[in-house]
Amino acid sequence: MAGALAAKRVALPRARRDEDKEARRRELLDAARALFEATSFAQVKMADVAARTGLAKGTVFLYFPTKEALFLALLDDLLTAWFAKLNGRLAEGGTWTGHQLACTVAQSLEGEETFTRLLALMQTVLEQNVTVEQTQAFKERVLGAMGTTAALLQERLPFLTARTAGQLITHVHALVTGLRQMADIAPVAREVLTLPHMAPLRVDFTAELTAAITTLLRGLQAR
Amino acid sequence: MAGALAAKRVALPRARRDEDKEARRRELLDAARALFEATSFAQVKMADVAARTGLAKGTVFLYFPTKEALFLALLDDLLTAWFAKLNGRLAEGGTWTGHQLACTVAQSLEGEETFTRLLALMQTVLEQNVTVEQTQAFKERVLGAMGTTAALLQERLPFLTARTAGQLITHVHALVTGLRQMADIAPVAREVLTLPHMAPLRVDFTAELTAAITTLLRGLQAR
DNA sequence: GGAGTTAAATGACCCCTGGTCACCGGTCAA
DNA sequence: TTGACCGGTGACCAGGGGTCATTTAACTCC
Repeated sequence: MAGALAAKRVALPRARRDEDKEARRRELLDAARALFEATSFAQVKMADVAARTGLAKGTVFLYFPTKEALFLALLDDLLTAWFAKLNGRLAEGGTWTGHQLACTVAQSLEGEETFTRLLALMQTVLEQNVTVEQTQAFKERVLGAMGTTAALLQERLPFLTARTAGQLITHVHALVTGLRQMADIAPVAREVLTLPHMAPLRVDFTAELTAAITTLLRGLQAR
Repeated sequence: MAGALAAKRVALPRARRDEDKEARRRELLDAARALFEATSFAQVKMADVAARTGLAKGTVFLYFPTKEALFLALLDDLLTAWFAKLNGRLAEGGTWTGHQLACTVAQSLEGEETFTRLLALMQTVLEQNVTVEQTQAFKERVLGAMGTTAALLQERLPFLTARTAGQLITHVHALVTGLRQMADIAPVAREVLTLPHMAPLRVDFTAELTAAITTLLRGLQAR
């Protein structure tokens, strides 16, 4: 008679068709995103994600095998969307200055904190508890988008070679990850950084990213 | 009679003098470090740290209030040591080229993976569950070392201003954090990156860091 | 529209790990 | 000798990720 006194409630209609399942998957991703935006990866509980969509905790695990898989899927979506946005902007116009490109990249990341925060968690946290398949699918997508971006970069900035364009992307990725972490700090640290003499440790994500990319490009052009 | 059947064992002599406590603190840090080097932050268990030093789990919490505090203390040590090493090297010689500096910085980080891995965890993980006091003490130390480094940078590279030297440190910090994460990946991801066409996603920490810093400095000089 | 079948959803349960605390006992000053 | 102090202990607790036997909605076929 184990578990015989199960409560009687089925809140939501069952997702039987593939499109319904996909919709439910989306709901879960949206819930995870909203909770993550308000707190942090560690603070988001799978039970909360479930509650927010009106489902039971166990149901979440029907759609995502682990918490990390859920958030990696979220990152996957956000990354695809961001690359599409960036590549769209890179497609316009003829030849650009390095500073123009830096501004374009930095601007494309405005309001994309969720994306960059997750990006910073990718290797450290998200890929720790995930299947090979999901990791590969994710990286395959990154690779594709990166290829397009590299090609567009060479169009806009003729002084870039295939090699330097690829390197640039790597370095910008590193900068985005690193600067996001420095700018997006824990409440305790934020309190400490309020002190006047701590000013040198305060980081403005957009400003620093723009500056760094501009400098990198000037360096590449001066070669 | 709660907990009345406590086992009878006192493995290690008690640390009564301050220096003994300090030594025990060091042992705990060393144990944490060894375990972290073999695995990851999430995989290191406080019980393991205790076992490795021959202490009971509860004892660890007499020395460090939380797991994060333990690792932040470890980072504090490693960071101080690394800055000392770097500043020592920066003190030699007259005027350098940007490439020389880049090589010096990158070389000073060779074999310091533990340091850079922890650095990458700092804002995301370590400062999440730590007292204001510890955070402030840590940042105070960073600030001091950074000041010295900025001054030395301006000596070696005369084209740097106080402002650009500070910015350079920020950008290098971001690059170190970001590149370490990209280079030091989870086993699952490593497996995926073995595939030939994944080559563009493989990152050589030292090589990329050297390249990025060199480019940054060329950009600053070309201003 | 009733019987049978499939599989989505449930939630009690398991387990692991960070963190607590009442108790133990070695040491040393009085 | 003794009693207070305090470092150390480990059983215990809390809470969150993940499992699975069971329930039952929804669809199929007659």
